[in-house]
Amino acid sequence: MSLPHAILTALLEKPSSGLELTRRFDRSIGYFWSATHQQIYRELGRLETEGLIRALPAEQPARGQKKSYEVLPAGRAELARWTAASQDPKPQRDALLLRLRAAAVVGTAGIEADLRRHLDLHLKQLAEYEEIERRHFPPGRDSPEDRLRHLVLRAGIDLETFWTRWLTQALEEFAEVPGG
Amino acid sequence: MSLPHAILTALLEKPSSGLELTRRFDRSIGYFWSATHQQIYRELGRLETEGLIRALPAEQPARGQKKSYEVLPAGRAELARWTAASQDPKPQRDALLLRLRAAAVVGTAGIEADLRRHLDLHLKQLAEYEEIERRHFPPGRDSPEDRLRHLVLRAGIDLETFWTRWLTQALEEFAEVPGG
DNA sequence: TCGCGCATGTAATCAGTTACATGATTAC
DNA sequence: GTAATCATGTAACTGATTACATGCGCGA
Repeated sequence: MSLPHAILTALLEKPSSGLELTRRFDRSIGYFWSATHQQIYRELGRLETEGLIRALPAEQPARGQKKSYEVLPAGRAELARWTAASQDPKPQRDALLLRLRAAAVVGTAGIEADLRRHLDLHLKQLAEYEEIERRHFPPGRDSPEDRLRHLVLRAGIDLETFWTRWLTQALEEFAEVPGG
Repeated sequence: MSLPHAILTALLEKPSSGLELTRRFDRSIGYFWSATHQQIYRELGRLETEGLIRALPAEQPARGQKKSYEVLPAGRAELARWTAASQDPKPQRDALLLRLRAAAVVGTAGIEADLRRHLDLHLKQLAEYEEIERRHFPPGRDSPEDRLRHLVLRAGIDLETFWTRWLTQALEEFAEVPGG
């Protein structure tokens, strides 16, 4: 039950249409809560019928017309409620770790190339995060809201750093015992 | 499409009944691929009809009777195929990071207590992983299979270490700006 | 014999993914 | 005018979660 709250957050930061939201999810909020445009349109419809958001008035007839939404007071209240509510962490799910565990049983043939590919993807993501940090959070004092956003970005940077290190270490293991 | 492969891995390590699998998921494989007993029973049924596993012969009539499964050659082959196949990393989903991002907009009231609770949970999990490392992987040379399993455990330890550090840092931010 | 825990399941629901459909606008 | 792209959506499916159902064995 987090997608509606991700959308509310994005809309509070800036009222947007469905496609604009989709693009912004690809760039920022989606780094830790991804969503496709289908999910977003469906959820925008729900949030509107629930009275948490509304379409900005600008006479939109039907398909093919942009439709921007803004958050209503009830939506802001719901987001504040959800943010403050206690939530248990979701149980982990990581297919790559599972595959290594399986490889311990059925052999490591073929897995090394994919580890390299993953390492490459994580290095790219890390570089992207660090670029965002340079652009958005230059050295000096962040504003209170920016301190929280910076903290979230640091989590992303540190996680990607972990993965690149761990994958490098894993590949070294393979180098030592060729063929598994 | 990873649950069946998690089950195949667990069954190859040791043939088990549904409930035994559920317990083992709680302790080991479930650390990075959790599953409830309902999921496991359903999946055992599918795997059996697909001919990847079979019930160990021991005349089990119906409900209330233990039923153990073992992996058939086709199951081992499918697991090896899946392990070697290239897979894209799943997009991230982390509700806690999303909540902090929301808190930057609607305020941080009430979130601090839950951050402390999460920190506590991660500290406990970290201690559990380190205990497993002491018991299962004492200093010295791991066997080839154990080196992979140890690597997976190290990922768990490093991830929990990251979260405890990050949450500690986040709580320090709150201490500096009380009330958000 | 009655309740409790063990063990195996069924059913309903919900969130996320994939594939497809349709109108409007712009570039050639 | 027609192809590409923008923008909004529908439908079907898959996987995960939650709630409930059933039978067995054991101890008080």
